[in-house]
Amino acid sequence: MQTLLSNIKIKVNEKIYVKDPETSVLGKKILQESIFLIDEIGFDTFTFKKLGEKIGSNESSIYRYFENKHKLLVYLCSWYWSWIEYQMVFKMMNIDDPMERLKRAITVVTQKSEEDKSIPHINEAILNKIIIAEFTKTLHTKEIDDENREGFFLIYKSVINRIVQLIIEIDPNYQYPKSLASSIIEGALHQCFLKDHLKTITDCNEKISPTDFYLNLIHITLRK
Amino acid sequence: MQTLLSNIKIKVNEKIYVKDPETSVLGKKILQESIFLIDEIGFDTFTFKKLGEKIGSNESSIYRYFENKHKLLVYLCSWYWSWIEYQMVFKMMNIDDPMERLKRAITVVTQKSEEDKSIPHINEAILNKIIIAEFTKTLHTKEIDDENREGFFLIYKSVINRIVQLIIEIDPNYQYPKSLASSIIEGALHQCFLKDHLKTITDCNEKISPTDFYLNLIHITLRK
DNA sequence: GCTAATTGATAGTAATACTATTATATTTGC
DNA sequence: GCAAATATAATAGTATTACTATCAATTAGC
Repeated sequence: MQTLLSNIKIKVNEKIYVKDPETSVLGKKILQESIFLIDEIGFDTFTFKKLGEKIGSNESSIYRYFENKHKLLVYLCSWYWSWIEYQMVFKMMNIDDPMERLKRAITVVTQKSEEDKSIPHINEAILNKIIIAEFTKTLHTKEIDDENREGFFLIYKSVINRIVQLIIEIDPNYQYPKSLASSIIEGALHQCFLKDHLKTITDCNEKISPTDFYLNLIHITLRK
Repeated sequence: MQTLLSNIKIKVNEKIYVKDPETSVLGKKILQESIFLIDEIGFDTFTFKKLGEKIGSNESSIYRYFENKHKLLVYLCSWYWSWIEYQMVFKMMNIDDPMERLKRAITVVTQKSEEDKSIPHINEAILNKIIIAEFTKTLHTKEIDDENREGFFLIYKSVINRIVQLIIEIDPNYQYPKSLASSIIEGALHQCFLKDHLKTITDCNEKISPTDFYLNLIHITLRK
């Protein structure tokens, strides 16, 4: 992927971490290696002890950055959605036609991510795999309402709201813009998951992508 | 809900359990109380020890029915989808028009479940809440491919395939029947979740239901 | 070069996720 | 109605998880 801006730093809600991992070498190492380790062994069996061993660092040092592994996952997801939003904005820049803008936005959120070499400690392609496999777990907890109140999911909701605005602009009479937008984003991740694991209940494969399915869906749904 | 048949027993894949919980009093108690306890404290903090205390039984006795709590959840979900399939078949019976059949099928899978008094040890309304909150966790594990091969998700896939068949019958030229069907089922659960926890990114509320959204969506998508 | 902050090492606790063993009920088969 | 078979309960034990606390060693900032 080509670099868009060389010195951006993606900001994540301060309440998610104890100490900002972007401010130190160890912090960045935690981000970088946790992505590889979660992808490798899955979030359920991932522990700070295993991560500590992998980065040659102490378990207790990791606790100084994140309260627990759930918060670390929330951080990674929040970072991801922020990065997606940033790409959406760039891809839509200078495009006036709202349908074309929507198509570009949907393409960004439904497509496989490529690595952005300008951010060396985050492998976006693997992070994308983690989002497909694990993002849903950040929402499905008993703490969802508290965490939502704290603003943990603001960026995710902001990405959805950008799509909502485009849908409204294209068809102000369409009755379900929010549900359509949120179901596209969640559904795109789900179709990617099915493509890899439950192939019989999706049309997506090497030739047909979730992007194709959703571009077709919005075309049909919002045609006048 | 009215009783459809008085002596049905919903069959669940034998590989999911160690001993069939439907064959004993304790087994049924495990099913009954696990539904209440998972709803109450959430699947993540649910343990067999806590369940044992709740039913006045020993932790080790529960292990004789289920290898671990994940398998118990898979069992409950499998039971749920089987029950949904059974209701779908009944609601579509003697209806010939494929669009009307599809509407009824979608209504069954997207609607809140009511309690079926004929099955006393399963509270379907609460089980429905568990499915909304926890079903996704049965799929998102590192063991998904093995468990899929073992047939753990056959009933879920069968429910989706019934919808796929109806879509194909209505519009044989529609290119993405499987993706549409799987995204409706997953999406309906997701919209229910958003309605309760992330209200700003859904149109669903007390007046508008996920059923309304999805009936509208298939109407638009499959109109000729 | 001194001080403050960060990290590492070690230890410890309570809970989780089991397994194994043995004792005690309960059921069933005849 | 009794013995045998089966199911359940009680207890104990292990390895791992998910932390917290303390203190020593290292590094960074000025």
